Amino acid sequence: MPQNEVPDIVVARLPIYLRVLNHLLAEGRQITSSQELGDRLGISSAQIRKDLSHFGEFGKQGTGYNVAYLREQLRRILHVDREWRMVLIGVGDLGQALLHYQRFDEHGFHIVAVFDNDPAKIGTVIAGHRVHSMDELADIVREQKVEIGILAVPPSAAREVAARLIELGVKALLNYAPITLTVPPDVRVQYVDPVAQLQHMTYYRGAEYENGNRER
Amino acid sequence: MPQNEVPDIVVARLPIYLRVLNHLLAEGRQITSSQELGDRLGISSAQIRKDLSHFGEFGKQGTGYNVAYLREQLRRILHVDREWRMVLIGVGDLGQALLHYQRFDEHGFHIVAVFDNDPAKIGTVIAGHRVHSMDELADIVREQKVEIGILAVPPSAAREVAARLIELGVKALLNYAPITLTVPPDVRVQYVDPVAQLQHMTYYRGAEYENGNRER
DNA sequence: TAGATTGTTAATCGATTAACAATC
DNA sequence: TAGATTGTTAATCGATTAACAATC
Repeated sequence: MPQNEVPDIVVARLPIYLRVLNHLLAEGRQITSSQELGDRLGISSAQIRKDLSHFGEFGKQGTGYNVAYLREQLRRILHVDREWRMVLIGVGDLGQALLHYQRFDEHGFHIVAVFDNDPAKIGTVIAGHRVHSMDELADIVREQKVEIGILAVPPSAAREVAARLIELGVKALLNYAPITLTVPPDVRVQYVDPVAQLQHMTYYRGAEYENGNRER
Repeated sequence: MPQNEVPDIVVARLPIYLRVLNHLLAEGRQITSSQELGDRLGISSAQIRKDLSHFGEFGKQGTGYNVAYLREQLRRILHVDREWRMVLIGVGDLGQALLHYQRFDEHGFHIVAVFDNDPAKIGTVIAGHRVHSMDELADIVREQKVEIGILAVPPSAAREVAARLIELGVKALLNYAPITLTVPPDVRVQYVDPVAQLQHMTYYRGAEYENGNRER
């Protein structure tokens, strides 16, 4: 069980493995194999075994993996066997949608306070959350022991908001603003940019338009 | 200008390059360099030059890149120099949020029709879009020449909906359902799963809780 | 025991980086 | 010309895959 410097790309796959294990558990399955997991995910069984081997030995030769056990181990490794407290900055359309997004709570990620800099919004209640002034950010982050920030602000404001959160000790940011943030090495940022994902896909399409022979 | 088999990971970076070029253009910049682009994105200048070299020669030695020109080239390469027509399947909280998401339209990605299987929603108008029955999917996809599908349905429905879209010739899917889709090789899927992204980040945090010495 | 599947090693494959000639 | 930066090559680095001994 080395656990020294696991490649980030391996870590990125663990949540996907966990998701499949949750499904298998819901289906009442007791045992699975690297082959089955790989088939469900479209990756090789070797990769799954190799990935898991960074963290320990979780299976039995000849048998495979106990679904519930492996799930618990992955939850422990990812630190999702506890609750996480988040703040949401920005309560525009996107922010409001995130307030309604049930999957956060279902997975132990709780929005404990929401903020905006629009005086017309401050003090109003949206989806059960009172909107706070940015002036209250420092106090609330400290009092509520917030560890994750969700940025749903316009791109022009994202850098400044990120800097303030980082200053307050928040070391994990889920950034919906279409902008690259420069952060210290101990701060993690994950980017959600569906437009970039669409543009990634259109690279592979559209060629048929260039020469007229569009095939369906 | 080979363009044969550009690595997918290179293609994934092009939308990010395009985003920075848009910002530079908005700032009124005429010329940039691989160094500057790399600094803004936190990647090496060598990687940017190597990535671009897959598609041609866009710069001038000693000078750098013309911002407007390189932007146009990337738009052409990614096929985002034209409009794209999309359908949205699923008009729950998430689907409604996507209907309000302005960045899609701003970048030429247009939702031309929305669908749901809930009789209570069908026929109503949400954010200016009339909600269609799934029975109308085939006709509308064909008539409107839809090429991209956005899946905002519950995980239990995602596979079936994806299969129907693929059957109708839709070869690009933006999937918000937390489930892995198995698709033919000519179909592209991009996954949006913020919970998985949060779980990716919590791997790197939380250790301080395990031994009590939480540092801020 | 025979069959199956893990964990791990070694080989392969692919991506990133460093360095520099070319050249604007 | 001198200085700067590209495009590209070669070296390095890292990830994936194949194969198989270990073992349940």
